[in-house]
Formats: sequence, structure tokens, C-alpha cells
Amino acid sequence: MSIQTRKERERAERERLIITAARELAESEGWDAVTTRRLAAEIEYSQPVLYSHFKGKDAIMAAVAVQGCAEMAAELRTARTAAKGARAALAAVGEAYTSFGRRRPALYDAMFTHAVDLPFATEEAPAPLKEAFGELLAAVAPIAAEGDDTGLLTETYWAGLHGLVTLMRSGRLPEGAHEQRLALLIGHFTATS
Amino acid sequence: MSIQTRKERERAERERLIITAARELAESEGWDAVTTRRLAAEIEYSQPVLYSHFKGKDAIMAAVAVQGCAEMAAELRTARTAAKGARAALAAVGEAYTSFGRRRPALYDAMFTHAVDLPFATEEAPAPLKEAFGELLAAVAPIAAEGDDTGLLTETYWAGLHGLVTLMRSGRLPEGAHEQRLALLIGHFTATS
DNA sequence: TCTTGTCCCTAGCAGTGCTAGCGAGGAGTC
DNA sequence: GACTCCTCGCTAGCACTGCTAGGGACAAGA
Repeated sequence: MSIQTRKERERAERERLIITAARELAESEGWDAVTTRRLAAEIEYSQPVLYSHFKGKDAIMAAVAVQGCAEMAAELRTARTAAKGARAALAAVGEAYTSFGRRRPALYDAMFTHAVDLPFATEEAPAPLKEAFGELLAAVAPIAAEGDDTGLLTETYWAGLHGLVTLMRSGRLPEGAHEQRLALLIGHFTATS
Repeated sequence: MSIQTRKERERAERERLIITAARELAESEGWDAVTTRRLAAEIEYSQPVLYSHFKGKDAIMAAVAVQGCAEMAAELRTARTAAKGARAALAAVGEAYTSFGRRRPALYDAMFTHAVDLPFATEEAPAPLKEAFGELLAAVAPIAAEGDDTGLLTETYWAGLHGLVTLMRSGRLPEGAHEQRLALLIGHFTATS
């Protein structure tokens, strides 16, 4: 019994190790550098071990993405609760969101551009995903107009932020004017339509 | 002299063939199916021939992207000029943009999500890119408020549309409510802040 | 002590993008 | 028309990818 639990504990520990290694490698050298061989070397096990923990590379990325969502949720919450007033909160969350996307591109990609086999807009989405969206929702809800569907409004705001981050990060929008674009987006969302 | 021009003509023809094959393959089976081997077989030449025309696979994708931009520009123009009034034009362009992204996912990805070395926000961007952006600009400019930077406003609107398309296409936003989200986005952009 | 079973590693598969170097055949020269 | 040269596309192969089959060591239980 005790041996069994020790083994399970060690196994869980190793799984955490894999996720951490994948994440650090991705953050320092990009996802292209995260190969199964490299990852295996990093955790000091052979490649097949990875597949005893995860279905494949995508599943590892998904696990990293979930971690990333938890962190983003925390950052969004901090920004939101520190702000005074509904408009300020919306702006702070927008700022925090885009800042996260720029500071942690690898994490952001895993969360919102790459991995796909995570259930997103459904009931059985992982808790951290719902948390992060919940933070956005909590910031958007107060500025919603009468009769607005706050869920849809949040999704739309999210899309705006996501578009800014991805287009900028891929070099399609110049970085310099980011603050102004963000201000425009927020301004139009706090205006009553 | 004549021989030379014939050769150049044939070469240009073959280059067009490559781009077309890449595009059709991508549109029917996705970019993952577009391998250099597959592409070479499609044009009935060997792989190295591809590299005498393009620097690499990315360059082929970039060429497809430029084609896609030209088509999108045309569709946006049609939508914009057919609409009566500034608000209607903005809505029509937004509709046309997202519709394009959903109807031609492979083309859209080449243009706006895949990392390409195309110069985007600079003077020497390929003409079709500037055309497509120009169409957005022409739709946004009439609804800009006093003192707004229409360029930045257009970029922000573009980001909103892009976010909607990508998040929806990757399964992160449910498809069903797309029209409502689009309406929300447009509504907030046509409102004076 | 011997058997059983778990777990991990070595080796390999079928692909990928890309490139070196050869050989055929057309172009230019006498 | 014959000869040289040189262009051009091919075959073959490199270094890499994600992933998997199979054996072999080591620990657990009888």
C-alpha cells in the first residue's frame, strides 16, 4: 500500500516535472525548440516515458496552457480588484491581458493560438480556463448596457484583446501604438451603444 | 532573345502553378497536407525545383497569402460599395471579413496567423496587403470621431474582427453566436465614445 | 529462491524541410 | 554540321520530427 502510494506520488511528481520543463523550454526558446527528444533529455528520461504520461506533444502543450490560464486569471484578478470603478477595471484588465500576451508569448500561444483539444466554451472546460474567462466577465459585466448579454459582450471584448495581441506579436501591427489601440478598444466598449 | 523570353515565361508559368497547387491543396486538406514532396508531385516536378522558385515553404505560403489578400480586398470592396451609409458599410465589411475567414480558413491562416516574413505595417508591404487594409480603412474612416486617428481606429477594428475569426475557428468561441458578437463589435464601433 | 509483472530504455519507423552533386540535353561558337 | 559549355532538374541523402514496438533489468510477491 505504502509502496503503491509512493510510486503514484513519484509519478505525479514526474508529470509535474515534464510540464515545468516544457513550459520553461517554450518560454526561453519558443515552442519550436520543445521537441520530445529535448524534453526527454531535460527531465532525464527517455522519450517513451513522455507518452506514458501524455497522449502526445499536444497534450503536454495543453497541460502547459491550463497552467498558463491559472496564472493569467490571477493577474487579471489582481488588476481588476486594484482598479477603482468599472471603467478603470475594464481598462486594467485589458492592460493586464495584453501585457500577459506580450510578456509570455509561449504561454499565450499554448493557451489561445495552438492547442485545440481542450474543451473551451463548454461546461467541462478545465477550471483555470473558466476562471480566466470569469475575470474578464467580472470586468465587463458592470459596463454592460441594459439587455446586453454579458457573456457575449465579454467574448467580443476578449476577441478584441486577442486580436491586438496576436496581430502585434506576429508583426502585423506595429508595437509602438499598442497603448493607443488598446485605449481605443476600451473607449469604444465603455461607450454606450 | 526569343528563347530567353520563352524560358522566362515558362518559368513564371511554373511559379504560378506552384502557388496555385499549394493554395488548392491547403484549401482542400489544410496546410499540414502541403508538404514539399506532395507539392512537387502535384506540379509534376521534383522537390528541388520548388527551391529554385522560393526560398522555402514559408515563402510559398507568403505568396499564397498575397493572393489571398487580393481576393479579400475585392470581396471587402464589393461589400463596402454595395452598402448604403457609413454604418451599413462598416457592418458589411465586418461581415465580409469574418465570412472570408470562415469560408477560406487556409487562405486566412496564411494571411493572418502563420508566421510569415511579409512586411506588413510598412511602406514596402505588397500592394494587395495595402489594398485589403485600405478597404477596411475606407469603411472605418467615415465613422471616426473628431480627432481620431483613422489608421489606428482601423487597426483596432481589424483586431476585433481577427480575434472573432481566430477564436471561433479554433473552437474557443462557439460558432452559433457569431452574428451576435459581430453585431456587438460593430455596434460599439459605430457608437461615439 | 524462483516466478511474475511492472517499468523504462534502445532501436527504429515513417515522415518532415532542405541540399549536394551528378548527368542529360539544349545553347552558343567555330 | 560538329563541338564545347553550361543550364537545369533529377536522384539520393542529411538531420531532424513525433511516435511506437520490443526486449531486458529490476523489484514485488509466493
